[in-house]
Amino acid sequence: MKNDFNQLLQILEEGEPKKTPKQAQILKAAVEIFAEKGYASSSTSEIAEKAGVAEGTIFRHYKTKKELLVSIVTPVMVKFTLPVFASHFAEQVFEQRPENFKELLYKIIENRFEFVKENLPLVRIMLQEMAFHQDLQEQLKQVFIEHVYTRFEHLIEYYKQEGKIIEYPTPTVIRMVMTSLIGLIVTRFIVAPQLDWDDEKEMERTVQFIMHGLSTK
Amino acid sequence: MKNDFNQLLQILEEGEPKKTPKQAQILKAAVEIFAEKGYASSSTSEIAEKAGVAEGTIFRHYKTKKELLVSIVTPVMVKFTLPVFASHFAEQVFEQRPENFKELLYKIIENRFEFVKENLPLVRIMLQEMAFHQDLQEQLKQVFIEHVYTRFEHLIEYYKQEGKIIEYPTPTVIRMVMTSLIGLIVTRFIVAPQLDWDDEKEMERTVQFIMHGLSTK
Amino acid sequence: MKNDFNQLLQILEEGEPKKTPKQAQILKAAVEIFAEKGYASSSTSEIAEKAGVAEGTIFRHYKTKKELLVSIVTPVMVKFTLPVFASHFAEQVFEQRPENFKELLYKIIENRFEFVKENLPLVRIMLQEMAFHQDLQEQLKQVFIEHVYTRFEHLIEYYKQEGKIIEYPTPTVIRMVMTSLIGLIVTRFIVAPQLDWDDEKEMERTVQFIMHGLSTK
Amino acid sequence: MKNDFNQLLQILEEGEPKKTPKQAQILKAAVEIFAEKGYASSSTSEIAEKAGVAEGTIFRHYKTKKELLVSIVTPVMVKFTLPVFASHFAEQVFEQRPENFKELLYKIIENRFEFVKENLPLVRIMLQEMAFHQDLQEQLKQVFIEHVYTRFEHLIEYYKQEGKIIEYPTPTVIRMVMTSLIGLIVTRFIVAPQLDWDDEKEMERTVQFIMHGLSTK
DNA sequence: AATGAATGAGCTTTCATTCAT
DNA sequence: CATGAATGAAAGCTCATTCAT
Repeated sequence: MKNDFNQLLQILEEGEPKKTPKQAQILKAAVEIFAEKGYASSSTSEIAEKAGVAEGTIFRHYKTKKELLVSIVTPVMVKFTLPVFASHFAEQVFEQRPENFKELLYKIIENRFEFVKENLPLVRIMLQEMAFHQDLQEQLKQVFIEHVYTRFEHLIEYYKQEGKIIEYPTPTVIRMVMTSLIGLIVTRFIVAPQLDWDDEKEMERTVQFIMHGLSTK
Repeated sequence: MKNDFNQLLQILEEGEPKKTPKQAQILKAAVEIFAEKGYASSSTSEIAEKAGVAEGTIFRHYKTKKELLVSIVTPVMVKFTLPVFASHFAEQVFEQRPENFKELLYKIIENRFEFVKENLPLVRIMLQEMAFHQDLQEQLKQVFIEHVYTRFEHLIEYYKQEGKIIEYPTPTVIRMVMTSLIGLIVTRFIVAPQLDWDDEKEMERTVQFIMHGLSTK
Repeated sequence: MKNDFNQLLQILEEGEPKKTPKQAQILKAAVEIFAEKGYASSSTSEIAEKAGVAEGTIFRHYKTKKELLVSIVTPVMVKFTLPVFASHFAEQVFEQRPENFKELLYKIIENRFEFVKENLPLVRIMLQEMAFHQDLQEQLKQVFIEHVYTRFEHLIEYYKQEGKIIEYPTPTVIRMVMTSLIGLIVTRFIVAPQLDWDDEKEMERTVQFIMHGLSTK
Repeated sequence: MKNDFNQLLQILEEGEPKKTPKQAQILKAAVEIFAEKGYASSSTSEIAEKAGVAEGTIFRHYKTKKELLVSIVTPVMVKFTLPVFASHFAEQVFEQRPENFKELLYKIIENRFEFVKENLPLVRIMLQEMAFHQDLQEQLKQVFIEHVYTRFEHLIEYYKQEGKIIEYPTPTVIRMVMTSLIGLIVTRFIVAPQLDWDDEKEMERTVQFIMHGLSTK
């Protein structure tokens, strides 16, 4: 548990100014509580209590409750979105404009799947709060377009040119791929986590489904 | 606007005891506000003001704020879920065990697409609040399993037997279909409503994508 | 039950304008609820519900909630206080300036005891609300002084003169007598009604106790 | 006034965790207001205003309004009930099984009389609210039986055996004694405090009244 | 006469935020 | 840095009372 959380929290720490222990406790508590009941229904006093710090301490580190949320969601958004094409493998593949669309897809799915598995509360918060906070939406849109969409676009267009995939508009293709990927993840971890999943197989089938769905024949 | 909303509210009225005008105003205001800022961040005083009634009036009609939410979400859940296989066409198709999986799929998508288009705020609320209210989750699960899942299951199994679709586990197939359907709708109306959509075409392509994705060859 | 209550309510009706059935239901419900939770903690809506009438109906008969209370307490005060010396026997006794102080005492105690037994909720309300409503206090004081105290005073002074009772100040004697009488009643019906009481005996002993207590010896 | 109240509040403080100044102000204000208008008719906002604190401050110290009441009433009940036989004198007397019932009685009356005189608002609240709060009733019953009733019982039985007092059932004797004691106090401080009382004399007479009332001859 | 929907003031309680220690 | 008492605005909810029907 502790290990899990340390790992979970690492993602919030990389690249940012070192957190004091108190700050780490606050973040940990906030993540758990926000994930469970949502930002708006969570109280700073509850977070303080779970974190084992005084209420004032929270506001010493985060000017407002909202800032605490943002300081949780922003890095998750980045870490969730940015590495889609950033794995060693993917970069390699991408640079070679490979035949290997299927393999790229598999890598991406596996990759993001693992990420969500290990950071579920953080991803929950991101998904849930996106609905209510315009600023978070803008942020995600920006990161997404800059780091994912453009590369994806090029890739899809390349494959279309090569006749490897069907001649739908690129945004449509991207939507279909992402929809299937996110659909798998959301069903697996949020809608029906209690079911008995064969993760490996489901990922394979999903890739297969997408490949067939986009095939030219 | 007024017309739109009257239409939107009809769905909340069918089969339930007649609403007084004030009650209708309250529902309308609550739907707008809940959709915009979420249940937890909406205040009853704001709803009352927008509805043009006294705050006490809300509590004369709905014992608690939560009851107001439930009285909005429950009928939406039912109206969103139940008619999936309940269109004239679908029933007919379903009873004939038709070759026509594709056409059934198209009807379903078109059907639900229209529904969301006309009831977007209601659907938004349903999606957003499902995350935080276990009781709503249970409710949906029940409606879904009873009215959608079982029929869907039979249908898929029939097509698999006939060799019309690939031999994935039935739940996997259902997940892929629903994921693509809901993915389209969410992208269209929630993630990127500002884009220039050719709805007809996108629906056709989505059906195509599913059909190919599930094809045995 | 019904019989009991009809009896109980008679006392509220004598000498007043005829009550409609609705009004009787309201009074009955109000008495039960006021007795149980106190005037301030009882709501008119609860009374209306228990009475089986609309909330508005209460205010058609009683301008305010307070008026409803007063219309219950005033007659009780009168009926509780006034007949102390008003029994046939007592009047007779009193007019004859009898030797028979003891018998008078017994009659009074027996008399008031029965009254409380049959009108407990009403007496409860009177006792409880007296504490908070100055106007009720004034009312009781007036009735008490006019109908009880003065007569009592004369009686006591007569017996003192005759050497039948000890030479305490008259108010002191009255206090002792009333204290013992009310002490019995309150203990019997309010403090420890669940005990196994031999009412007859306790009344006799209480009279005995007072007589000895006041004896010149 | 301030002095009086400091004294009055001491009784609430002994043995409990130190109160902050604000908390003391809250208690003081609550006692005054509860005593005057009753718990149910007092508002926390009124208490806050009189105490010169923000309304929120009340709820920082007492989770609910009811808890504020209990934190006032409980210590009063204990301090009012427990020391009945706990004075130096009384203990001494009680241990010696003294001839001296009369003197014991006098000490008790004097003792409790002083207590009420110095803590009138607190005693008022206790008496008034006992009627509406079952939990308080239970509490008092327990304290009373454990610390007063049993000892009283033994004492009375001893005197009856010695032929010093009349052969009434012990509970009856206790009722008569307590009734006369409480009757004096209630008349003196609550029913008719405006009269010109000779406290010393009234206490003596009351003891005399009880002694004669219980005498065997 | 009776209803019950509507009111709005006021209730208890919560909560993000501040600040003296 | 950390605390936690204090704040006061705002929350959800209740309630006595009014009034059109």
